[in-house]
Amino acid sequence: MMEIESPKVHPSQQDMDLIDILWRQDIDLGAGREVFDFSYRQKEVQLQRQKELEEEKRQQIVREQEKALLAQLQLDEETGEFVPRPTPTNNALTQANTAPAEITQNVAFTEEDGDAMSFDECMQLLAETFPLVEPAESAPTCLDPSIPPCTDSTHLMMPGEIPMLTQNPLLPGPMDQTWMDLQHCMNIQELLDMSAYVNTAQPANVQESNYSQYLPKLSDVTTGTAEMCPPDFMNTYDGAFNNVNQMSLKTPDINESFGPDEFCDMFYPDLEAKVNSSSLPCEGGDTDGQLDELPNAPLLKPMDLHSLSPGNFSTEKSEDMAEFPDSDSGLSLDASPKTSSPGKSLHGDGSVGFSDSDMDEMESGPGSMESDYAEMFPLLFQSDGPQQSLLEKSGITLAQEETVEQPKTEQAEASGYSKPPFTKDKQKKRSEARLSRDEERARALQIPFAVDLIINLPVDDFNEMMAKHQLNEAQLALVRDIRRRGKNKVAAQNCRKRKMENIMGLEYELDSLKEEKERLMKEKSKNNSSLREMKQQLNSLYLEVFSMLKDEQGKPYSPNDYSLQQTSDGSVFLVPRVKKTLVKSN
DNA sequence: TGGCCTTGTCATTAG
DNA sequence: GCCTAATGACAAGGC
Repeated sequence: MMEIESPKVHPSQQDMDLIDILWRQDIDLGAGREVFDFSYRQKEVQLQRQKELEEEKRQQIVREQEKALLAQLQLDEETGEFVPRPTPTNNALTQANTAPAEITQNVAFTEEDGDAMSFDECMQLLAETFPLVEPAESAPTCLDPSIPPCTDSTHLMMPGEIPMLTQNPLLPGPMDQTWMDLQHCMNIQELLDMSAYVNTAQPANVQESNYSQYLPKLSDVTTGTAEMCPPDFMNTYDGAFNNVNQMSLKTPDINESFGPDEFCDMFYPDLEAKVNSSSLPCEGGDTDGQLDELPNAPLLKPMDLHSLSPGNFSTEKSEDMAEFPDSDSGLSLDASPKTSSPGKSLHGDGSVGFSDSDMDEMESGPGSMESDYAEMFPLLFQSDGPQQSLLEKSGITLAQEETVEQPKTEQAEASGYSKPPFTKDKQKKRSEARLSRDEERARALQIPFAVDLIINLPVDDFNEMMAKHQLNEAQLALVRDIRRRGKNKVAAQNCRKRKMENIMGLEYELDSLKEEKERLMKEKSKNNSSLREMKQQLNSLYLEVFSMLKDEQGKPYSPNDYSLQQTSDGSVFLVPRVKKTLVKSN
């Protein structure tokens, strides 16, 4: 075989056939074709090196992203949670929004790519550096073929001539990149022309602002979404990116006929559809200003909360109810076999302390929870009604819950903390159903917080949040129940996980103890055999020494009559056995 | 249909 | 005394 492959650089077909035959013969020996193919091996090595280089680059990018995000977070030593680090800049994103003329460059780009490269050079470099980038991922997101595909490295390749719209250098990595990609994928020139509602980051700002309002300590600080999220959110970046891509698919509407109404249709379809209020941002001409106001709209004012509380019903609300009949919320409710307790007084002044057990009984009634709640709080079940829209406008409850819920499931998969030890898909669905049950309850009582927030907020923040909002007793009881259940659920999961780890540890320990026992038994038998052998050797040596000893007549001493004894100083004496026994008997 | 597994919840206890 | 975590026990739901 060496003769075949070594001398010829380009083997003929005949040689290749011969190689094939020999290779097939060698298959039985477990040898692969590549063992004999020098060029194949070379290609293999080159491919492997290329893969390693790409992997290193990928890991470096991931490390940089993590570093950037972790720089925005700080570890709470008491709770072990990562909390956003307060930034000194106040509402930096909003500043960028309100002053679109101040177009900021991507700091990372300008710093890293000090040598200004032309667009074509960048594209060429991109193509050379990432030849394996799948166009299918990015191509649909880019409507304009002149715009390069959206990849993770796009921000690095962004030509310096193209200004980054509303790019805030203080934004943390993933979200920053996401919006950069979004802006990049959309027709930038079109957006430049539409300075009135140019800020595509506005919807994110809406959500972020709403979310940040639930963190009172941080409410005065403009924070990016990534700042508000635990490190696990890093793992959800891909999902967020996909969402952004989906959003960017809608850009034809923008390009074709993009007006304030279309803009609102795109980002606030529910608001447009459900609320007939002139105060909505879509209604007015100055969309930009209203959009700016939207995220800054306060969380439910005490008055709003009061009007939403179960104890404050009015007859005119029933008209609203007729106008907005119950609609399927799409949330699954567990049908519990329990029967409702007729003894419970469900009605009254609305401030009855509904513990969760009450809730269970209520929801498990023959008419289902929703109907029971509808009886108790007819207004509150207008899930698609104006109140809902009002809440959406305020960024409370469902819209916000969904935004929190979306990364949560992905987060749960990525983080060890919330991932149940024995997760299966259908059981996950069940747990989600359970969670949605709490969400349903929270919605029924118009709890203005997301369930996740209720559960995961640190104690101080939770108390502060509760203090900031006037909740009636039923709401307070439900919120505490949700928090207790959520905490206990996590505790139970941790407990079971720990128990399983203990069991596995004990099994491992048992195995190693068995192995050690086996080893010691082997060692013992080995020592026994060795001892036996030494005894035999000693005995034969003893006899040999005895045979060499002679008396005055040259006769050998009998081992039966004499024995050899050694004193402490090492001297050896020949002691007569009889005499010895006589001495002993004396 | 019964058994097993997983998960959520409640009650209790300890820190 | 309150809060929280840990944990045993029980029930529900899926397979």
